Amino acid sequence: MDTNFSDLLSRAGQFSEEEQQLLREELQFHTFTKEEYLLIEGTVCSKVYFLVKGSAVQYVIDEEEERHIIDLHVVRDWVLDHQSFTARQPSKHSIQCYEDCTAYILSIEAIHRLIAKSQAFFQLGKILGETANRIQFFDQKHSPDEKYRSVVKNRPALLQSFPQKYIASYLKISPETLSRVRGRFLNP
Amino acid sequence: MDTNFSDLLSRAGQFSEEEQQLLREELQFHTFTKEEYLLIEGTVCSKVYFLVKGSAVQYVIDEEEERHIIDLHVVRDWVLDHQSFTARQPSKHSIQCYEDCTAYILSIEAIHRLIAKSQAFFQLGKILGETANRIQFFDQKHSPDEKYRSVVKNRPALLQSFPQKYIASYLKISPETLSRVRGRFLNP
DNA sequence: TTGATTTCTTGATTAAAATCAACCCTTTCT
DNA sequence: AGAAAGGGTTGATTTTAATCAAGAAATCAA
Repeated sequence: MDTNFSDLLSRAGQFSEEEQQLLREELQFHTFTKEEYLLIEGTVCSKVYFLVKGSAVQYVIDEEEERHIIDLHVVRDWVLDHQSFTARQPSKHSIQCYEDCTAYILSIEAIHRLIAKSQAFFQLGKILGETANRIQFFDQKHSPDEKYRSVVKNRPALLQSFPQKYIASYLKISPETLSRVRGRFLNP
Repeated sequence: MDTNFSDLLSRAGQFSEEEQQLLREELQFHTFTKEEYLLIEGTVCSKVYFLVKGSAVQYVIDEEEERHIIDLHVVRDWVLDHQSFTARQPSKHSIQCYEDCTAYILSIEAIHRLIAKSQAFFQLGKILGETANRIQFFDQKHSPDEKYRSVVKNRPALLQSFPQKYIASYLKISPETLSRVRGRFLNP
C-alpha cells in the first residue's frame, strides 16, 4: 500500500477495509506548480485537497489591497475553505501553492456519494471542521506569546516552511512583534 | 397560517408548499422559563431552536471563572452552537434563556429526514452557518467603533434586549470602552 | 419607599502592541 | 559581480484600549 494513501487514511478517520477501498476509488491525484491556485476568491470551494507534497497559502486581500494570511498548509494537511465549503457560498479567500504541490482531491459530490454508501464518512465533516477551529484561535484575543506557543506546539512545521512575515500575518501580529516574541522564546 | 410559522419560513429559505408542510410536521414547539438551559456545556448540540418569544445568551466560562458572551439571541433568531452541531462534538458553550422563551425545535435527525425527502433543505445548512460567521466578526481585529457599528446595523434589537455589559462582552471590548464608543456615536 | 446592589459613565493611568525608522543580512536577478 | 529587493532585527515613539478609581443612575428587594 502506498504511503501517501495511508497518510491520508491516518488523517481521515477510522474506516473498514471496504470503506478504505470506496474512499480510494473516489480520490483523484493532481500536481500543481508554484503560484497555481487551488481556490480563487469568489468561487465556491467544492473540493478538498490532501497535500502530499509542497505547501500552500490561504489568504484574503482587504480594501487597502493588503494580503492577510488566513491559513498555511503543509504536507499531510487537508486544504479547503471550510466556510465556503459547508455554506456553498462564494469564498472570500484564495488558496495558492507556495511551492510545487501534489495532492489528493475529493470533490463534494464524491463525499456525498461516500456518505450515501456508509455513514462512517460523516467523520470527514469533523476532520475538515478542525481547520476552521484552528484558524479561529488566532483571530481571538490571545497574546502574541500564546499564539506563537500554539504554533510551536501544534504546527511546528509551519515555522520551517514559510518566512516569518507569513507566520506573523497568520498569527495576526506584526513581523516586529513576532521577531521579539521569538527572541524571548529562544533565550528566556 | 400562524405568524410564528411564517416568521420561521421567512428565515429558513425558499420552500415549496409541500416542503413547507414537511417542515411543519417535523417542528416541535416548547416553552422555557428564564434561566433554563437550551444547551449545556459538554453536551453535543443536536437540535436548533427558532426563537418565537424571549431572548437567550450563549456563553463560555474560562479558567478564571469569567463568563464570556459568545452570542446573543432574540426573537426570530436561529439558536445553536454551530461548531458542536456540525462537528457532532461536545460544546464548549452553554445557551441559557435570559427571559422566558418559546421556540420551535428542529432536531438533527429531523433535518436529516427532511434532506432525505428534498435537497431543498440543504438551504438550512447555509442559514444555520450564518450564526457562526456573525460571531467570528467580533473575534476579529476590528476597532470597537467598527464592532459597535456592525451591531447597530445588523442586530439593533440586541441593544434593546440586553444590558450594555453583555453587549460589551459579546463585542469583546470592556464596558468602559463600549460606553465611550456609544458617547462618540450618539453625539459625534 | 428606602436601602442595597448592580450598571453605567467619566477621567486618569498603565500596558501592550503597532508603527516608524535604521540597519544588516540574504537571496535573486541581470 | 553588483545592484536590487525582500526579510529580519532592534530601538524609539505613538496609538489603542484595558485597567483603575470614583461617582451617578438605575434596578431590585425587603
